[in-house]
Amino acid sequence: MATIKDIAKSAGVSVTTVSRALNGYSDVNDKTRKLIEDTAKQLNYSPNTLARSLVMNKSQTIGLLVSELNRSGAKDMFTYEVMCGINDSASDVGYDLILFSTNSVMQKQKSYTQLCRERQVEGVIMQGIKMDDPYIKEVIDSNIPCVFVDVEVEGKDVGYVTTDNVFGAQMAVKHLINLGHTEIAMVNGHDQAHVSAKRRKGYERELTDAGLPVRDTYILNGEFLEPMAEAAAFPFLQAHPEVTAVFCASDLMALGVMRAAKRLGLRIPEDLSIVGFDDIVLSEYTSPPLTTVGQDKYQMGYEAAKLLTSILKNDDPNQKMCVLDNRLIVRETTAPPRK
Amino acid sequence: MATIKDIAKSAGVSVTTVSRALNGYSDVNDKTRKLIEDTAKQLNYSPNTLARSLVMNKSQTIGLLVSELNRSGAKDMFTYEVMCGINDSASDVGYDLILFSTNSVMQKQKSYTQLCRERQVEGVIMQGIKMDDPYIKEVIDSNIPCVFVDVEVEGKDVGYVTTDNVFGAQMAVKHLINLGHTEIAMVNGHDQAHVSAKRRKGYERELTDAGLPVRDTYILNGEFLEPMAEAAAFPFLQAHPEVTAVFCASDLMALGVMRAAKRLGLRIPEDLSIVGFDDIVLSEYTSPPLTTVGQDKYQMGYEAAKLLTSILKNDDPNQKMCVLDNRLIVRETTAPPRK
DNA sequence: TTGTAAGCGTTATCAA
DNA sequence: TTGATAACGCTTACAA
Repeated sequence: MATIKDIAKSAGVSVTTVSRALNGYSDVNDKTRKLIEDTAKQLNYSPNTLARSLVMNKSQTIGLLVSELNRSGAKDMFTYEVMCGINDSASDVGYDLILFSTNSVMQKQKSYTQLCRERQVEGVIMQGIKMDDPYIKEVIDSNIPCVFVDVEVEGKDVGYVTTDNVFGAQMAVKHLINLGHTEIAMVNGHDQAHVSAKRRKGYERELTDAGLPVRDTYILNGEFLEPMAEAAAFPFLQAHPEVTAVFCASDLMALGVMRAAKRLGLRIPEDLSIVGFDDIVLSEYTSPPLTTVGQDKYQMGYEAAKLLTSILKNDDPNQKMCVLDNRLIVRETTAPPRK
Repeated sequence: MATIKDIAKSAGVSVTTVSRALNGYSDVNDKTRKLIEDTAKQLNYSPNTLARSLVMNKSQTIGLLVSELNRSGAKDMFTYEVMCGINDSASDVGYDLILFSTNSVMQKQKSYTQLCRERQVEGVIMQGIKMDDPYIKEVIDSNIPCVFVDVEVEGKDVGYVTTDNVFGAQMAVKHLINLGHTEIAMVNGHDQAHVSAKRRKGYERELTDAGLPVRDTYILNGEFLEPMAEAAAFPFLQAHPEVTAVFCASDLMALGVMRAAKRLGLRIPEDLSIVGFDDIVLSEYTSPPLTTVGQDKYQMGYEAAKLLTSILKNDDPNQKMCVLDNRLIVRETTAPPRK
């Protein structure tokens, strides 16, 4: 592998000149530059970013920390789509992405800060992380710039990207109320997710605004998992025939509720209306197709990387968060209640 | 950020000793080691892998080159699941992953070799790349170890992981023949995919083995895309009512054919049997659920990274490829033909 | 068992 | 406009 030394020797100039010529500095003679560029090409030179990063103390790398990057994520594609957005945005501004995957085992061995500093990443994007994850505290304490996806944490050089979860939930519930439903249950995700609290808040607020009672017994825990949602919904729906609609905090859980309803012989949407959240790819393909609150996952990723790079450049010190819109997508799992 | 120099100074020893102590060399006094480890902890030291890589000329990094890492991949989840496998396998052996995403624009600016050398990756895994992609030739020419997913290329330090596509296709077609079908069409992917040729070969071989004719007009091109498959299948099925079964080279294309069939008023599987390939998440959720040839995508990724690291360690110079099994998953899109 | 010194491939400071 | 030289944080002969 050719280095600038080789070029310098071959071109008969000093390494300093080579470095400056190749980096486009103005204080180098056109003829010299031409000569250097030619020999560089001839020697098939590529710069060594490791060495450059070392001396400049800038790695042009963003760490991507995905908690439990694993197959279970395959179903909702959330992680993947966000990642695509991050990737596009990062490469737009010349950053490379390094993938840290962590699980609780590794986490015990290596702290967040260690992970980042070892690889000298300039900043990190964290995704799929639970509110009680020890990494979060570390991030606040460390001074490594970081952007969270769907966790509302703020601090010096720490920001987040999310969608308006309260509003999204309100839209979903309002849609059901407008159809005439009054007995509306909710299947929520686990408490360790920021979005759970938000979506519940939207659910409760909308009920209250419509003058409907909020009943704790109507709120089930589906852990964001399809089978857990099914397991929770089955006995509930059996015990509560008065319930005509269910709002689910994720599409995956909505699938579980659909399964439970089918096992109980309930027709969707005639006997039971269901609304999900996320608009995962699957939701278009279920039968019937799922009404849901759509989030632009790609854009979330794109904005996350954009926010991080702007923090890195210290563009706008006040811009520490990004709340995107979401929208109601009415498909075929919702209809007026049967009376 | 503390460096070994800081530790050396603070502990009153030389940097050499610090380096050796921290790296577990045996030729260092237990007491000294203890002292060094303590001060390292106290100073909250993390090693700088950049510096280490530079001097050792080993980056402990694998490049992940995904052609067009984008939203269109969201539907089949193929890329994502393979990535999960790669990630797990790589972290098992202490490698980090750096994500190169390329599109044809960037590719013009930067060659494969440049990309790799700049970031000093030790090896690369290439995924989603077409047979006519210029990067492939570059790989062969460069001497950077590389493993392809689903492209059968071999060379010095170059290998691949795939599943037995010919056999998979044969299973699919045999299943249809066993059900009693004789007029079996195929919707294939584009010619730039290695797997297209293989799956076609399996299709033709199985027909021939069963004494059935192979008709070129029965082989359509769906470009691996759902809408293209639908567009190709619609007029074909209309013009060929004698066809009672279709084998598709991907599940996504099978979805397209199902759409076309529905538009033509054909019932699945009564009027038309359909078999896909891949076993994507969606295939379980279509109505009816899709019969398909399942590939373990996670395992493909896992084996790819394992193969690459074994090439890097020069474990077994003859082990340059890995062909995994696939299996027929019979769901509800296949049935005996109506007579 | 420990330390000195050179070197990895860059960039940056300063003087020429 | 150019070139010595030091520095980035680390590993590794080699010497002590």
